[in-house]
Amino acid sequence: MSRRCWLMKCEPDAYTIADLARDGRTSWEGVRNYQARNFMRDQMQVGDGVLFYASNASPSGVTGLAEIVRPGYPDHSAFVPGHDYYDPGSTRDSPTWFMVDIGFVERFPSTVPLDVLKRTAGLEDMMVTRKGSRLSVQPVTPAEYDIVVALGRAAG
DNA sequence: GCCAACGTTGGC
DNA sequence: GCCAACGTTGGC
Repeated sequence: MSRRCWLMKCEPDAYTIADLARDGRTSWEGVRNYQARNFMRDQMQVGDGVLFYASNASPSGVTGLAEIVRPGYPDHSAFVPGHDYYDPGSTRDSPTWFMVDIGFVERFPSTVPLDVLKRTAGLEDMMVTRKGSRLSVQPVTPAEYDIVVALGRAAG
């Protein structure tokens, strides 16, 4: 199977690429969107590349790279009453929500901002560059991934 | 903080 | 199954 690549969004208030660099790896719990859930549960494989995207930031954009270190498994935060991510519809016997673990790969010298992504040739079809795209876990092509990596390493 | 765009919910 | 109302996302 060919290389798979992803873009995963997170608000800096919640978690940043610097946090991931410090922690080494983290679990990606709390995704409550079925399309994103399906990608994590069904398609992500250990070693897949991840563009780490800071949303609601100044500027928003790709701040570094991660990789999948554990494929999809039930999001146990959904089972905990009172937890921010609690969902009574999800049970241990029949979990609704899934998560993956990601590991730190690289922090870019500076953010590759969304407006740069939007005007870079070859990235026209990336979901994140399209107006109104709210999906927090998105597939990207290896070609798109490589272009963003080059932008990230060139920046700074 | 504003608000447009989106996904989900629920009445019918 | 339609679709209006609602809550959330996320750029600005």
